[in-house]
Amino acid sequence: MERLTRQRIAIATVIEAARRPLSPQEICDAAQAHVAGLGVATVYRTLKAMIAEGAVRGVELPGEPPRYEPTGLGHHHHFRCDGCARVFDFDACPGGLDALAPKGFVSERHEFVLYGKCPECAARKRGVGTRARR
Amino acid sequence: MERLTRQRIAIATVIEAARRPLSPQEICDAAQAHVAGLGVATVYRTLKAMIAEGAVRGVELPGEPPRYEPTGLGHHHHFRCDGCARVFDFDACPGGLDALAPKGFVSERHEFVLYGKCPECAARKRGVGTRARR
DNA sequence: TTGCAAATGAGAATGCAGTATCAGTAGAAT
DNA sequence: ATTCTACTGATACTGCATTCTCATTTGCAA
Repeated sequence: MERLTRQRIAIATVIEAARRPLSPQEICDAAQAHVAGLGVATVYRTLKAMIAEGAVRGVELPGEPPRYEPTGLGHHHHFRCDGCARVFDFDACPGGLDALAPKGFVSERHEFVLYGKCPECAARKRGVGTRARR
Repeated sequence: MERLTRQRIAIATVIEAARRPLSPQEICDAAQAHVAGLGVATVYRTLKAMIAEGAVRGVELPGEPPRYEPTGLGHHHHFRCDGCARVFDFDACPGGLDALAPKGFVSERHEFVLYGKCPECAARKRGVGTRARR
């Protein structure tokens, strides 16, 4: 990342502005609003550089490719919406999780993911569609 | 799964006997002790059938392909060893995790994974992992 | 036994996320 | 403005986990 290009500004802006981890494809789509024609290869290249710099980190969820978010957000966990597949941050974390490891196991860190419906999808499920409930 | 073959018995036995979720490759390796030459294609085919029957379920961990374990083990979580990459079950689960979701979010389930060293690898300290992969 | 469809094993094929290639583009130092 | 060269976009390619193909084997019912 030696030169400051429109593409890199767009990508950094998108990641910073999102309040949630974004997939490379989400980043690409959003960045194209700033720079038309921006390609995925550039997104991957730039992500790699930003991770090496320590500005961005990958967020792995079970069964899907990584998403990316700015570093320095503090300890938090993620909520994945079953409706729209978007992932959101939340700060709550019950303490003492690492102490749950069985005897003999040494736990150093933990991942914790909630699954369900985000506010939008929770509302949409009830309000839209042909299945009027009675 | 209409016919009871040596291969299928071997695979079912291996999954049942393990106290932890196994990757398809681990299952294949272990089953070959029962039936020499058993191939991965058979493992995948049999897993698919066993999942359809409800006898086995997939366990997804962040950033890696699924492992498989018998159904009916009750609610539990997983510990992944950084040393040997094996995954173990443990029953402990702090209650109320789903209540940690931010306002407006509806949490229906959660995944929770501990990372660290299993007893063997903790004892081996800095030794190189000699265990089977995954 | 026999017969036959289900099951198997080996390897080719697929799907997909991510990476490399390369000719053309465009920062930025001069 | 010129020049150098890092950067870009399109696309081919890689690596992998998983699935398909097909000739052969094998449960198992008759």
